[in-house]
Amino acid sequence: MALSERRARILALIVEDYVDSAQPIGSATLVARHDLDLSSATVRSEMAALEDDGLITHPHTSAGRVPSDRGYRTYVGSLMNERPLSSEEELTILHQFHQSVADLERWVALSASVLANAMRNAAIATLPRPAEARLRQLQLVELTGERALLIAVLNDAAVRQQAFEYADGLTQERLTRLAGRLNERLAGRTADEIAALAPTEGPHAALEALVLRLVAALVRDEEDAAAEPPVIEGVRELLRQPEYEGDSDRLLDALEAVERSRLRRAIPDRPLGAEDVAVVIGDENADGPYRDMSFVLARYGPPGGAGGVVGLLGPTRLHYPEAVAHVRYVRDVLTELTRRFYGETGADAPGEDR
Amino acid sequence: MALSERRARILALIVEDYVDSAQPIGSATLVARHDLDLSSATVRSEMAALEDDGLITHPHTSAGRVPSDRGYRTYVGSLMNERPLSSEEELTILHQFHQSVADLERWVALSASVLANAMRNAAIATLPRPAEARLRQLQLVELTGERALLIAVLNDAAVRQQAFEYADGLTQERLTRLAGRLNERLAGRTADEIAALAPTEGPHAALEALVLRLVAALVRDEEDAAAEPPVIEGVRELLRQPEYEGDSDRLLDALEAVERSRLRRAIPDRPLGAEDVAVVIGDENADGPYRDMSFVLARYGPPGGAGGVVGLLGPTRLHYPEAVAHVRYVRDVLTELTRRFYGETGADAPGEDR
DNA sequence: ATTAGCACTCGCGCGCGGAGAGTGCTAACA
DNA sequence: TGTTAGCACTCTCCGCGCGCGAGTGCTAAT
Repeated sequence: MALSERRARILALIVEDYVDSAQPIGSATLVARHDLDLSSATVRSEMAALEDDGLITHPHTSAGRVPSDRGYRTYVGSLMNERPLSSEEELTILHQFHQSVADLERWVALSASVLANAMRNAAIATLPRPAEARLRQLQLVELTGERALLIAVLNDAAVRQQAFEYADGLTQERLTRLAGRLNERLAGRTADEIAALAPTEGPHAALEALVLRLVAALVRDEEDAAAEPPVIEGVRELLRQPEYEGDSDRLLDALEAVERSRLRRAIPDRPLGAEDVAVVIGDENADGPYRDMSFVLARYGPPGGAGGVVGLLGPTRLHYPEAVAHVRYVRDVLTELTRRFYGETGADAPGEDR
Repeated sequence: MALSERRARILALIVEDYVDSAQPIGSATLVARHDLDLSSATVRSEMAALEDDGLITHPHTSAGRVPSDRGYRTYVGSLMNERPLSSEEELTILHQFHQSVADLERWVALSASVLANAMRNAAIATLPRPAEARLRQLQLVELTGERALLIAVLNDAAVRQQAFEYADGLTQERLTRLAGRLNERLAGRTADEIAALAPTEGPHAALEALVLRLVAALVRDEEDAAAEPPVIEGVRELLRQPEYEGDSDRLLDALEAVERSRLRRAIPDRPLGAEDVAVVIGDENADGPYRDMSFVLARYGPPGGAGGVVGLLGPTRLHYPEAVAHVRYVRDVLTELTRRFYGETGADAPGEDR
């Protein structure tokens, strides 16, 4: 069912006009707006054909045409012209990163914020997760004599903490010594390796076993990409889109969709391998609230190394070419920042004695 | 302008009925619903008087009465019956805390969540801030040879981190030794005290100076209550309130109001000393988006010690007695948890050598 | 001081009708 | 055979008028 060139052109125009105007597109308007060398009648018959193919629809009989999800898919898959960012646009974005403090978490949030502003839609980003989580170093701090804090630094430079109680006389010296001993044994190890270790015999065996269990859990959590929900920015931009105007019900649905815990579950399912930028359109989404929205997502981070996901979330009526270009560029920036943050090696942070 | 008892009673009934129904209250309905020994005409003349006093208004001529902000204020200030929670209600709440892991951050979020659910409105809570931030312990972790991580544990058991770059050969040994030396000098000190220290002379003076600066900044940030925006829960509950039904504009305004960065600025202004539970109604709020909403806030945490704010945010049409009771109870629970978390002393965490 | 009675006001929902946009079909045309 | 002009038809949107009902404010009687 390859589209004739003319038909494809018309579909593309419908998509683009509709994305701009949020109004159903009629045959006459289309001809007028683009100076087509066709009569509106001809366009109408092409439209009828496109509708037979399921690429566009009517809201009702006497309304113009609106792209269907499949229509958007065809457009994104083969019709749209990718539009790389101009160097001004790139500079504007870069500028914002340079203004920010050198902190990965900040950068991730900033990425979402930049995307949201540029596209006037919501944008999401997850914190980077290592491909493989290893302990770098741990520390124990006494809090109250029977309460202490375990702090673990992971190979991705993330710091995780966990308070715990231990009835039997915790002093800082004892904890410091234990931390020292454990650091020698545990540095560079994965959760499974740590979990497999037995505590050394002696008066501190019980405490050591407790700490080992906690450390293993912390390291394991770190690998779990779903542990931390993504940040989301630009919710208000999204909700100001005309699809939600005056429709409180849809607006509340969308609000449900942008809930972080829900996004956490919605995102990692996406097919995000090494491939470039993934676009998930409307009913291609499995989860209900997203079935009339689109994601434009990309994985950032050096290949095989620590990484996360950054991208856009909007109504299916998205400026896909711009969206893809922006997501790609922000992804590249973020990848570069991640790489620099973790050191110059491509893979996990270096310097571990494995 | 002391209200006659009857007039006060009528005001209270209007407030309560309106809070329940979200509908303007007419004189006849009021009489019927409460079996008043008055005719609707009498009630009408009392209503007219209340309106003269600015305690109630009409939306329009032939509609019932609605409490004004001042009306709510009078109600909250002297008319309402405080309704302590039943022990079942208390148990339901306590139960949720016991189900959660023993983590202060989780508890704070849970408090907001519990309040939001109970009152079907939004609820906020800030992480506890110490009255006075002191460094408990710091740690330095090498990341890449010219990049390291500074981790500081504060007296309130908070863990803060900051990555930094230092061109000149960072090794873990060197960092560990430096951390050890600094811990001896810095433990228990405030930001100002740390900032005033000079680095010890020697080959590491530059690095040490850098770390001192970073530590001082971290400790100072910790005292700044505005540093971390409050968590907010129940936004959707709030937006489902009838005031926003079908009114997308107000809904978007409310959405602006619940933005965390905005809340951060809106909250600490509240008069939250030792006093019990503060209620801020409608136009008593300075900031625009909150002028048709009410806060019910309380400070939690042991007196003089680490503490934060927990409370409700809703339309002015709030069940104030229930709201106050719930906020008070959750505050008490959270205070107790905070106290237990930091140790049994009332004030800042103990055990520092000052 | 309270109440019954009553005229009046105003928002809300509903049905109606016309305007406008757009379609689908048909017949003529290149 | 593909394209086009013409045309009837459909459907939404919007403004209008109207009656209903809730509720008020006033007045006069108790």
